Amino acid sequence: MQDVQEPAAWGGVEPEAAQRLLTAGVEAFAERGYHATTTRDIAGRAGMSPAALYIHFKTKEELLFRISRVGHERARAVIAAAAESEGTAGERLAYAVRAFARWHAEHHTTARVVQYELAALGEEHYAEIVALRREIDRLVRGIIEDGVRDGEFAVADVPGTALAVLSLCVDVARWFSAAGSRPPEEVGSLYADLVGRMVAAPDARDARRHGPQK
Amino acid sequence: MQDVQEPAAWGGVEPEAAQRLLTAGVEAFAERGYHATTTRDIAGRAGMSPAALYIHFKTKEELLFRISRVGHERARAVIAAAAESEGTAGERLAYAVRAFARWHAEHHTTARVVQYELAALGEEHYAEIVALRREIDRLVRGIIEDGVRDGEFAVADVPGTALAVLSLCVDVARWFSAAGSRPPEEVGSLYADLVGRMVAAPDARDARRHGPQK
DNA sequence: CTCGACGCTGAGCAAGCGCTTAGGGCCGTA
DNA sequence: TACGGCCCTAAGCGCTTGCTCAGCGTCGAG
Repeated sequence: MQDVQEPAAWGGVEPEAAQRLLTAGVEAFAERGYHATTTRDIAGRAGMSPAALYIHFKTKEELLFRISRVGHERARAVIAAAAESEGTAGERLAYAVRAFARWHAEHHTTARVVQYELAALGEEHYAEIVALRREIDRLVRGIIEDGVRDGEFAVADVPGTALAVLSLCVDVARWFSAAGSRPPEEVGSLYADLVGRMVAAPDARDARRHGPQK
Repeated sequence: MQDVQEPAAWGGVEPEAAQRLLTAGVEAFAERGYHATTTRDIAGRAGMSPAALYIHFKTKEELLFRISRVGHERARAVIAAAAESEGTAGERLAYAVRAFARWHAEHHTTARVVQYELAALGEEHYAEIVALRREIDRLVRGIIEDGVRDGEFAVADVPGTALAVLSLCVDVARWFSAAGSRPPEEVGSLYADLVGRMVAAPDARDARRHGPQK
């Protein structure tokens, strides 16, 4: 259980000690879950005493919130880059799925906290996070709507399909493990291909037929 | 937050009080998570004192295990019925996905415990559950392999696709909520269609084009 | 050199946790 | 009526939890 990922993860946050607490929190929450993680465990991983946590964060829940917010903002940025890129709806959707699935694999520890610890947030913090999640949902649905309008996609249930596409990517965080799994970029390519087939109109199929090798 | 589901859910289990504890445990674990649930809460929902729990279950973890095992066995039964049914690989896969996705929607409380509380199990119990999960995986992969062999499916990465199909269905338990969502059978139909398009060989498309009426 | 602010620690508090134990009512059998 | 087994409760034990607080060292500003 090593952590090769998270390169310059929490870049330039506050005093360096707060940064260490954030990464320690991500690791611990991802491994055991929020409620099974003790403040002593987090502080220990960051190399300090339990009391030090409360200098940088008001409560354990606020530490979770800070992790969750930064995580959601990064996830949104990944989708937004795809949605705002040039190209057909098919290209933008492939970009979005490839990048989003890959992000969930590469940063699966952060992603696990982002996707599976929402219930532990306080009411106000939860509301703020939900707003970010709705934006992500809206961006994906927008791409699919574009494709349907252009006749590139044949999708009967747009909201349902958008939900399924996001759901597929999100669940990568659950099953992906750095050790046993295929590399993140492979997950991204596979998922982009699968989603492409899910939405493609029959006549637009030939464009995809020649496959994902580039 | 009512519970219309779970009809004759834990049918004929032990003394009736143990049954009440199991359903109370499912509700509480699904709502708050295993670690955030107290034995007092479970006992309270079942209408008894905290000590009563320990007459029927050795520990809180054993209660979780019993829920998880029964849940996994039911999930496996759903997939097994599809895998062993008559029909083409395409028909069996559609059956499997429709039933499995629908099960995760209909029994989303049980499913949440089944899919998201594995980490709370003890080592031996975890191993027993993992064996059940591998069977489910094997059954789905088997159907897809059949379809590829018959030329009905065009799938480059069979294990990866099987994983994605299961992942898609499993994640229904995360986002589905009885109140706000579409009905479970609609989720099943949508997902069966999406997965069908994911795996179908281009030439077999026409068979699907005219839809699911039999 | 003095001093206040900052980052941190050691010790510990109140609350809540999983779980145990002693005992009480209720049942079918004799 | 007597009795043994089954369910159950009231009380509480030992421990861990999130969090606090008094105090200590370090360091830049005056």
